Amino acid sequence: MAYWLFKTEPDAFSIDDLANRENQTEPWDGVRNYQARNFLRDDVALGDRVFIYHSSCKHVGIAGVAEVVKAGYPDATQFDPESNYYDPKSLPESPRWFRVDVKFVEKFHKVLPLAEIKAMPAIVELPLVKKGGRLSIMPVSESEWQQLYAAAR
DNA sequence: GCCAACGTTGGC
DNA sequence: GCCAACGTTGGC
Repeated sequence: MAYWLFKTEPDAFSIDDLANRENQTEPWDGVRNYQARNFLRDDVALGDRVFIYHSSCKHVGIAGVAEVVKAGYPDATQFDPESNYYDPKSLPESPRWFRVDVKFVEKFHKVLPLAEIKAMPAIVELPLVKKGGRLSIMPVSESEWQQLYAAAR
């Protein structure tokens, strides 16, 4: 089992929205970055655990945990002209963008703030805290996961 | 709202 | 294939 961190803007989709889906699965779609796409297509696997990170909001940080319930498959929004994520250059026979399905596992009582994550000596390799830090889907090592999880609870 | 970082586009 | 222009991300 591997570990990941997915970013989301809570104004659009938050950990609470995910929690409100009860036991339903949720497609994690709209990812339009090639590096993130490669992770979704090739590496994110059934049963993997995912930190849900809230970005571009008042309390940026890790808000909870989700579980991957379906591995990478083509993101249908790329073929939908009505969608904000429509990509006219992507063809159904060779889809450019992928998504996975997740389900809610846990919401932390308090968001683990980015500032605290940056202050943790063990968290220096995570793309989130490296310069730029714009990657929206990133791998988390087991030791990073354990330290972040412990700090969040 | 500002602005730095950085990915993408497109002319050549 | 280079690289300047442009658009987007995302913390602050």
